[in-house]
Amino acid sequence: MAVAVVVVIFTVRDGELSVLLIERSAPPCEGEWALPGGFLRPGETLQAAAVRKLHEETGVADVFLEQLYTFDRLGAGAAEAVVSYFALVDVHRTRLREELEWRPAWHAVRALPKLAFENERVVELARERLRNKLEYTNIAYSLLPERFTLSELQQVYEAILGEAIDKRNFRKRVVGLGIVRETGEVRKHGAHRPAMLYEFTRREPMVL
Amino acid sequence: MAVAVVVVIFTVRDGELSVLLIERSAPPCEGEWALPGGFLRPGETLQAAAVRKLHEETGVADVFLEQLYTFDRLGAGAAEAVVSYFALVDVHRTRLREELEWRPAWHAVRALPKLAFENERVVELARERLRNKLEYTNIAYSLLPERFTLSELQQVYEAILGEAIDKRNFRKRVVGLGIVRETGEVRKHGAHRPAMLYEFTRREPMVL
DNA sequence: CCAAAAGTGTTCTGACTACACCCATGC
DNA sequence: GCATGGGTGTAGTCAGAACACTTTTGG
Repeated sequence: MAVAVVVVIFTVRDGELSVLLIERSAPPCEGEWALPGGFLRPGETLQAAAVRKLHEETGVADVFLEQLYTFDRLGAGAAEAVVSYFALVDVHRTRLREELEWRPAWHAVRALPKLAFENERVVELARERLRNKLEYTNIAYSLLPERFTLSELQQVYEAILGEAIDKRNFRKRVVGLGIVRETGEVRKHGAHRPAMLYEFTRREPMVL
Repeated sequence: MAVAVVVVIFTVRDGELSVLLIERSAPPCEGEWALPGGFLRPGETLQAAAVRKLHEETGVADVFLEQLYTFDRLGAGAAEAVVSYFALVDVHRTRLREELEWRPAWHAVRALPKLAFENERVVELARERLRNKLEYTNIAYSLLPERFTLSELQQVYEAILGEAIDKRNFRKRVVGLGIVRETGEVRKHGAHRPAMLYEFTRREPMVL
């Protein structure tokens, strides 16, 4: 009996909130998908194990990562307790492992495959927490590159909240509360009017 | 290495937010105070262990109890992971154990003794969470008897939040949001005007 | 000239704050 | 009659929601 860690790694790809899953290449639950996770190494901290897993699967570090909940008996698994974390990453900064065994892949949260070890519960809880924290913190900073347009940010919010947001109100809120600020620059898209680029006032967790 | 559970049990006594501590009667940290807790029994669930601890120390069951956070290396202790819970009880329903060894006692949060195993961190976190949840849930239901006056409820809120609240605004909020409702009854105090008795609309956790 | 996305202001409503006086009771 | 706590209403402010049109650009 020991302690295990799992990480719910979210990103927004093509306007879809997605989560990183690993295809299991050995029993138990061979062939099913599961959240990245594993047992603590000797002497390793919980947080350190979560950071390690996140880095192993996506190559990223220094992103939003927070403890979520501690489960026991997850899928009658081998672990006495499973400490879950959730993380937010910018999909463009990630580099997934390419092996065919234990292959990681992004899955839209709206269409998850069958998961091993009751991982649905973990994902669902993480998703709720994400929706809540999005409303009163700046955690979205971890989902976008340094500079982005307000439309891009809004798309991220809409993907996570699952509903359309009014452009003007969104701007007022996100700028007014000091979540983001204008950089001087603009970006020229293809066939569109150039757009002002914004940046987060702080690229670390803060409560508003 | 194993998993341990600790429970931060809050109550409000004499207008002071207080927490239940146990005086340690054996090493390590003999003579210091610590939160009630211990290792999981074989086959026992985390939640079940927390419920058990709560019941052992206070005799109460069926109160608000929620997982708080999972620590590791708490005080360089023996546990690989320490899963903390926090609970709210009505002090008048509790019956503390009377033994002199491992004696439990209420301590005002504003004047804690030195705690073992870095339990200060746990208490502080629980306190923050309590303050936050008080604002947007009905968790106070667990701190008062079935029927109570609005003044009593307000005193509980003030003790937890640490600041005075306007009587009229408090009434509007707590009745208006449907946290409590009037019973028909009044209570006659000593030398005062009789007071309307209220009850919580639900004596279980709900988000407002 | 048309399609696509960027940008912009006002009005309304509901929630929260601040604030002061009268009432019923027991002593 | 007075001390104690119970009970009540109003005005101001602020945040959030609803809502439509104009501009720039590339093709």
